[in-house]
Amino acid sequence: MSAEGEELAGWARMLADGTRATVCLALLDGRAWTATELAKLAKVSRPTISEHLNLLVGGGLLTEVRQGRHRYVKLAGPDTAELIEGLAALAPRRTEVANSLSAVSKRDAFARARTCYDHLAGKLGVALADAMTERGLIDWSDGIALTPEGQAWLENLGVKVEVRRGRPAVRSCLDVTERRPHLAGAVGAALCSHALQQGWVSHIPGGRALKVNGAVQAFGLSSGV
Amino acid sequence: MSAEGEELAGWARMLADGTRATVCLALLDGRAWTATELAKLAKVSRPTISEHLNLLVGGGLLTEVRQGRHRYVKLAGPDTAELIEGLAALAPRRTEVANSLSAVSKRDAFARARTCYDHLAGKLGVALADAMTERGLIDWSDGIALTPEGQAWLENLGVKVEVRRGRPAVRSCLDVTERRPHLAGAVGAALCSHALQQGWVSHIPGGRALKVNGAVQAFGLSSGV
DNA sequence: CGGACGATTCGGCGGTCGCCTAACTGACGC
DNA sequence: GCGTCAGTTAGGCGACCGCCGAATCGTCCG
Repeated sequence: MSAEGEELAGWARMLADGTRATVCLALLDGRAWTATELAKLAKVSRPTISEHLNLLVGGGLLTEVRQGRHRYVKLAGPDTAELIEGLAALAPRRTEVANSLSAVSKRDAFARARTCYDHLAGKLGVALADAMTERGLIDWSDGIALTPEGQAWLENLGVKVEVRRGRPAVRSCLDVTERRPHLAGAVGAALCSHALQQGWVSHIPGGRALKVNGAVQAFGLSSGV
Repeated sequence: MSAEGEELAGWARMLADGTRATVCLALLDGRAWTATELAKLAKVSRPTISEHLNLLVGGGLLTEVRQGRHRYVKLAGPDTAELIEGLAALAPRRTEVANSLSAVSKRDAFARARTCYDHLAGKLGVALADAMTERGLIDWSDGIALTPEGQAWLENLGVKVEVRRGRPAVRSCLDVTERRPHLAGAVGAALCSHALQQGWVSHIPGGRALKVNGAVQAFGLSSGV
């Protein structure tokens, strides 16, 4: 049992509990949650969630902001989000059975459009990536890359991409419901926040699902969704 | 505690033990190991390693081949290798103190050149990536991509890149010792196996370290290492 | 001030998990 | 056939871990 192994195991251990994993998946929406919200979501007591959050924050997977009597936690950054996505994508495909009307509509909304940490996913996200590919804005021939046309399109749209060291401009992310790639990375994040800002999509309370108001059409791309 | 959370936790749990993590890190060399070799490496008994391997194979992280009285295991594929790399790269930087002469030379060899699953890493890997960048063979402006010059260079060198669905041609991988990216993906793997085949580098028994015989010069790139 | 509320600390219970030794199975080779 | 060697099964021990209820701390607000 090597020192490196012990370190790796330490990181994995943070996600190796059902409650903590549930918390991290919820946090994939990119927002900050309070401890009580997470306790309710994960169906455990407040003391229990408190300990889990201590562990996750202490381990560097989450960061926290204390405001008055509230404790807000969120994922530490894009890299940790990608890690969780990566692990979740590897997991065997779940074949969940929706057993009520509300569950069905909830699942459908989730499949139609949602956020994936800080970018767009679901049918919407995949359709957007497809439309961009068709228009020659992104190029998949060697990995994935933004073309000069893509850069011009972004500028024209008024989307400001926040370039941060160590984060690729474009990255493909396997869509959990569609099983096909959608657009992540700095450009994916910029497009998502732009769409939210412009009101093209909006959060449906209580989850990662999004309400769609035009969306792909609003981006000036012809493909329907 | 959601069903998705339980699934994610299940995967993480496989790496959440020091012994299993050590095994997976060793398997990052891309080769197949026997159970007894791994038991010795991880400093546990054979029955113990046997159970761990059952768990890892059953979970789909490893695959096994039975030959006579031997059980060979290796990582299931590039995606699982990338996952482990990703987690390991996130781990806090270790500041290991080498406390013997042999440990020092071992560490130095490891830092100089080694394999990272199926591609080249260490000073050599980073230098190769740098040289390729300088020569315009790969382009980093948007993520990472192989340029037309790069494709021509590979053909000229006689390197056959095995294209497999779902695996990017080029991928950057953060070097653990250098803290700078080196080249992974299908091209990275092809270059590594080519170099081994041509005898430009060779395995030093007992680890992932490589003996260098020319290397970057052999690739026809001017930059020294 | 005093009640309400979010969050934390403490103590303890119960289940899981990693490890070992001892004994067994099955393949190899003289 | 008979040691030898790789790997497995069985049983049991001890540590760790996730969980909770009860009590406490600190902030907010009427």
